[in-house]
Amino acid sequence: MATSTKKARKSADADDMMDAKAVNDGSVASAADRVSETILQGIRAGAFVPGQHLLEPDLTRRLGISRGSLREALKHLAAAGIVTLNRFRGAYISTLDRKSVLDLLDTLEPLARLGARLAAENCGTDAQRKRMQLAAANIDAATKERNRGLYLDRRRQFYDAMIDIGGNMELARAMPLSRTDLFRAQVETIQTERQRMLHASGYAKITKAIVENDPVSADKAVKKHFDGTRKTIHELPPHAFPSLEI
Amino acid sequence: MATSTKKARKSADADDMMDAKAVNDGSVASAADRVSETILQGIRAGAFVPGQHLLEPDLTRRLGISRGSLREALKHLAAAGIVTLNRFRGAYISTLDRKSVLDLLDTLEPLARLGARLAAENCGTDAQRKRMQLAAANIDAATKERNRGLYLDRRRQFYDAMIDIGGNMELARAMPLSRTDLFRAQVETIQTERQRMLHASGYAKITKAIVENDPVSADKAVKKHFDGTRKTIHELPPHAFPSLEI
DNA sequence: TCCGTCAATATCGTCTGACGATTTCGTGTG
DNA sequence: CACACGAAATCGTCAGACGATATTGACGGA
Repeated sequence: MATSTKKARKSADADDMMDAKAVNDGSVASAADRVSETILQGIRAGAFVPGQHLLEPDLTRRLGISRGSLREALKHLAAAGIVTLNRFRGAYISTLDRKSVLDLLDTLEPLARLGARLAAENCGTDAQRKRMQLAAANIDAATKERNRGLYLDRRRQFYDAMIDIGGNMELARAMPLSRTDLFRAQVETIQTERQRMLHASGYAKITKAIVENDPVSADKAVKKHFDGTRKTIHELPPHAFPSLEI
Repeated sequence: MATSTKKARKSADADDMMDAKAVNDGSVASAADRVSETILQGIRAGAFVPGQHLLEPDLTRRLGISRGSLREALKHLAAAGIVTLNRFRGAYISTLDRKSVLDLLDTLEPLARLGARLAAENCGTDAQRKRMQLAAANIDAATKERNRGLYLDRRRQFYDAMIDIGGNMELARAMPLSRTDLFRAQVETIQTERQRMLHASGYAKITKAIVENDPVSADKAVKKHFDGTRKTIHELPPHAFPSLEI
């Protein structure tokens, strides 16, 4: 819904939001990429909720793109596990049960620890230190503001900064951050205030270790962060993980 | 009462729904998926080499599908880092330089170690043990046969078995196995016989630890395996990593 | 009344054809 | 021989169409 749909066809594409992730030769994002980003953003902001049914005709109208481009985007998101496609029945925002979330954490943790170690080894310039500290401060601010969409955006930016500084671009490809956004969106609304604040404080510790060029501490800080998240997941009530009865 | 009866009817149909869903889940792959698999298989077999130019008209003719479906597949492969798309200039099979390969190994290693640990913890039935041992034996046979395509296929099957037994499906999503196929295809032709045999022997050690339910040894075996691969990469001559053409 | 059968509808997967935008390259001209 | 210009090649996107399948609601019989 974020699109005010001034649009019509052949928009000027002056939409230069400087998507830094583009490893492409500076070309504009494709229509499918814009749709993917819009949907991911919608998930972070709560406009799309897990389990929601996505209709192609509806989305093509609302996003002002053709069915082909939309299908490319949905296919991409399905490959990343963000939506699930059912033949003849449409696309749904994926829902994660408790086991999937814990599995996801087990998978993400070693990658995050590697990313933190590399960032700690590689954080040499003032600009890099500044960037990490700003990212951490931004997360903190969003948490205090209780703005979920903003928090999830800035959490993403934090990881992006960490990976960027670490200098291992394969990590960016492998880390299932979008899928994590999905699970964060699911639990963010029902975890307790204490859990939320505790979680947010973890980023500050990781940042401290990174800017001090202490890979061992950075690794440990990430481990603690994930241990805390696992504890939170175990404490959540069953209704946090909707079982889909299509 | 009315609502109650309605729900009852739905419940009664639950069995049928499950059945239908199960059947549906095993449905045919989409055209785009078939194309992706064909291209990946072609890379493993050597029919497509890194740096090769992929023309849409040519591929649509050879694969017998429409441009739309082909583009879906190429987009998918591009997201996985298998091909790179250049606006107005076509798609190319990606090439990996030495740093990218080492970064890829750094990223894959912790995931492979996690997968091996989980498999070792979870390998409880004879069928599972048999599957792992068969996968390892198959790799060995393909190595001795010097059949590169077969070796890469079976290497993939080995990882699939390990992940399957481990029971963490998020791992399957996150592990950049296809991208590793790419790098394997690049180096497989020029590494020495000793390197090749040494590498193949690693799978046997990993398998042994897994079937003996020894997660610590499994983790160590994977680590050694990756250390060996890194050594091989460092020993390779520069021409193994083509600098970007054009 | 309740249940099974059957047609209408909704939705997806795929194909074909078209148009504009941009790069690449061959050819003609000075 | 250098340079400019136009044709060809190629990609990104769109619109419309067709068949296949699931869902749904109506109809008739026990």
